Amino acid sequence: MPTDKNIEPTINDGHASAPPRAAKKILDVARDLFYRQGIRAIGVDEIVRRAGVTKPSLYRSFPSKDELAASYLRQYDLEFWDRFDEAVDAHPGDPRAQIKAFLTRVGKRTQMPQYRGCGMTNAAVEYPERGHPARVVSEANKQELRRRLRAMAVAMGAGDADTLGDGLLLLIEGAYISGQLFGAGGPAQSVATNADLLIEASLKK
Amino acid sequence: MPTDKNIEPTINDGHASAPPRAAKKILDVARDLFYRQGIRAIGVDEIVRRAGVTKPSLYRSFPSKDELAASYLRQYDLEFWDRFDEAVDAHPGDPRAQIKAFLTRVGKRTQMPQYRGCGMTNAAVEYPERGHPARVVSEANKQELRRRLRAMAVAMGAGDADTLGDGLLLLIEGAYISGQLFGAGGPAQSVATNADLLIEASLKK
DNA sequence: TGACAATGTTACCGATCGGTACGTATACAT
DNA sequence: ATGTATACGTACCGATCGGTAACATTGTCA
Repeated sequence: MPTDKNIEPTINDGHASAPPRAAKKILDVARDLFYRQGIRAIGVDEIVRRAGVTKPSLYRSFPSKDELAASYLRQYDLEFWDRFDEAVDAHPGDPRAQIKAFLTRVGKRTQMPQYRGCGMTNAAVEYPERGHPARVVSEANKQELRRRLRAMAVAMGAGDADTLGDGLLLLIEGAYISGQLFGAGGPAQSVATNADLLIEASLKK
Repeated sequence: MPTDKNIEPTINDGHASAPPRAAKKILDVARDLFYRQGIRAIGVDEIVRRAGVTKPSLYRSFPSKDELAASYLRQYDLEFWDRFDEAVDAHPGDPRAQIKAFLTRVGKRTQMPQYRGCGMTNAAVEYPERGHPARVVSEANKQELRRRLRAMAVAMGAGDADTLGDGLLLLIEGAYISGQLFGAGGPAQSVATNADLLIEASLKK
């Protein structure tokens, strides 16, 4: 008889239905572990153990570990665009200020004690194989980010908008990686400053 | 009786000695597989199989898989600085040209069909745990790269040399990641152009 | 209350993980 | 020829990998 009963203070909101309770716990735990330790580093056994469920519960909600990883990344994708659009919406019609706002926040996030980089980028590094479910989500996210950055570069009136958009993407990816490589005090703290310098230089052409 | 005898056309150079022959084959194979597929993705069994040796041979030359990975990265480190210094030596006393030369080559490398990013960066992503043998080598390499880039920024006479040096590092890391994320035609192809723009902007301050 | 579907659990699968105990083959000096 | 050291191979270890079959429990409706 297990001593830890399933407390969980009525996550069952008002109305009935409410799909799998276990699925949410699993995804929550997986998201945390996958992000902090890496997807390959975490086994399904540890996920279900920390989630307080068992393995078949996982495999009824997710067809495989790879698909669970993809689900984690799809959620990451939503949260990413929330953060991105938040910076965009804060400065309507001013793409340069939008970039600056977004990158200022990125710069701060990368300095936080247990920052572990971009979940998308990390997943692509862990799964170089084309077509892997996790990688597919990651690549789609990056393609869209590139598209939007280039569009913003156009809106800024850059001479070579594609180059500027790509340059911003390089700085952003560099910040993600440097954040987890150097920790606080690393190069990522200057990402907003460098981006603005690059924008300035690109507009004068 | 195995049919494949140990041919190996006299890798035994002139003088005697020549420590374990197996160790070299193992490291060669490990380097290729670790780089292309990732360290966690490759098991020691596959390494010894492709190297045509057996597991005890691996563990007589390397204390553990983690240390084998560290050895792979130490070799990667040497080759990296060879490439870096090659660009530096090609333009004595002209740090801006040195950077441009190095990044032009990086930009080209990232466009190659089976480019898989920087082995150092990838290893750090795969092993976020502090103190892991592979991560130790990776972090040391990045710290040194940062130091040299900042020194070059000073030599260029940048107003804020540390910021420029870090900005260049961000672009470089971004190129490594983008190269494997987007493949040919990705943002990494513009790394040299963007770096020069950033340098230009940083010198005018 | 009874039926049904959704969710939970126990116990297990073959494959592979990193790593090792122990015997064998080969090279060289005497 | 024979001793000795060193490099290599056979066979195996327990643990963990991702995944599943069969069964028990629960909640929700009529």
